[in-house]
Amino acid sequence: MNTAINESFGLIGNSQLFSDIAPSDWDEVADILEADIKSFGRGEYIAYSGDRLRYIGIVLSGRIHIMKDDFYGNSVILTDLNRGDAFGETFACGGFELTVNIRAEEDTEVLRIKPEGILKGSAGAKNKNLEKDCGSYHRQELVLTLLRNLVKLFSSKNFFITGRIEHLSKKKTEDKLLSYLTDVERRGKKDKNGVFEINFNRQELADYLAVDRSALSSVMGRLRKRGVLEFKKNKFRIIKRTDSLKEI
Amino acid sequence: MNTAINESFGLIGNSQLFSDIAPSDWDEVADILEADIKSFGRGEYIAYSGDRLRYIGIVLSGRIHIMKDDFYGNSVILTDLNRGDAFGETFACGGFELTVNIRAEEDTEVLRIKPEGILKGSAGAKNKNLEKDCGSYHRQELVLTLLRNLVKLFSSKNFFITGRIEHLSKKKTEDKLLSYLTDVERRGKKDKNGVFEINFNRQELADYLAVDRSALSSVMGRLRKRGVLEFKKNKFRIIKRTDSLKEI
DNA sequence: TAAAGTATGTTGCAGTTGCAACGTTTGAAA
DNA sequence: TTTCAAACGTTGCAACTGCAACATACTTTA
Repeated sequence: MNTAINESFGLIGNSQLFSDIAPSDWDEVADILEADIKSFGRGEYIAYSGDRLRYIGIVLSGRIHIMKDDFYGNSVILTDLNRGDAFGETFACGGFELTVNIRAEEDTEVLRIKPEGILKGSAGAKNKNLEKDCGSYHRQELVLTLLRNLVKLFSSKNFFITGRIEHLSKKKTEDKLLSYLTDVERRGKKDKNGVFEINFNRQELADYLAVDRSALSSVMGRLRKRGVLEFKKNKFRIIKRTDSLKEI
Repeated sequence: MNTAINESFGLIGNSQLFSDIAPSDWDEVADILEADIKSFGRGEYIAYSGDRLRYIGIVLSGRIHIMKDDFYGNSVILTDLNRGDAFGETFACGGFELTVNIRAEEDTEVLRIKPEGILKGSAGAKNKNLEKDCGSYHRQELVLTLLRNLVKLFSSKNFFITGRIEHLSKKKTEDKLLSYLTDVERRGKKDKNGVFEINFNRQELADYLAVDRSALSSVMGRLRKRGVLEFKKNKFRIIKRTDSLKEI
């Protein structure tokens, strides 16, 4: 039994990928998925565009950005990942070359699992190592559960990305920003005053919304003046307006 | 045996979702997935934002747009679907309410399949209808294959969407357009002269890239003048430039 | 073929954004 | 505390976009 990996399952055991799996099965699951743990330093690239990624990563601690950088040095943040979030599943399961860069924004620990064992084969009698690969009924059940969890993970991811497209497809910076903030406000936890936090600093926020940082700043200033938005650093509050009522 | 559904499997049998499944198994698969076929007229809405979609759709014929419409009547085309393409998997498998509208752009036939049968349970002995649900070893194998195919479908979809984000995240219309066209050129089939076709008219293309139609038109005109792009209606040719060499 | 409808291109203008440069605040290190 | 660097805000300008209105093709239908 691998203590470190078992610990990590404990950390993110409530993650989508391992739901409905009993702690007593963690060892076997770790075996099926060839799980291991790797650490990355702040600013270190976990993988580059063009690489073949053979594992799905799960953030145990720290923070990761999936980003796309072009010739000119412009970079766009595609996803911001924090503890419990998974990444790379698209490439690991689809066999595509990476089209993005993956970078640790802080010192980061990643649980790496290979989906190959549950995606490939077990074509019954054809397999020599029948006992291990085709395995017991129990193992079969585990594979089924993992596959189902993987499908749910993909669904959530896709759902999230669809929201991302929605923000990006607004034409004006102001709309992009409000679309994003409203989304974070709805999903995340806010205090009793309606104040919530985002994970980005200004430059990152601009890269996420694909706009210029200074332009974003001035748009934010305008929104503050108009009384639509309050913010200080990365804490925000959206002021709900009831214009239509006020006008009556 | 349902002839229509079997025929449809023949039509899109090479689709990702049904790969590695023998024609002799189609009937059983159709049963597992509760497959049926439904037709929609041109312009008809297949589902609205807010609906619960319980099936995955596969386009047998015709054409479908997944779109997001806001208050002001602005609409953004998220995806353009043609024969063989699947849709709705995110919502059907994730249990989310639809956040998009789905509309038939032409007379369209859709194969509908419910993923519930392969996502839910079969918790062995707990199930009363053991013979049917837990089923034979063969049925178990089919479920496994379908799940794996579903994962691959999600991977491809995600990969595709990532590209979509890349286009949208360009700041200028010109870059959005070229990013999109280059992508289509690479994926799709072009003739010996490098001419390829897109599925959109101008308004649709503008809605896809989230820009104004007339602004798009004028940008296209400029690109033509500059000799970067040739086009007529929905046929395009990108002229590869070797500026750096010419300047020497 | 005529007529109506649809798709595409063009133009002018007001408003927004990208970009570069500079000023201010903040927080960590010396 | 002082110093320094990074983050954030501001400003000015050139360029781009959204938008509305109109002009020109191309299709479809009667």
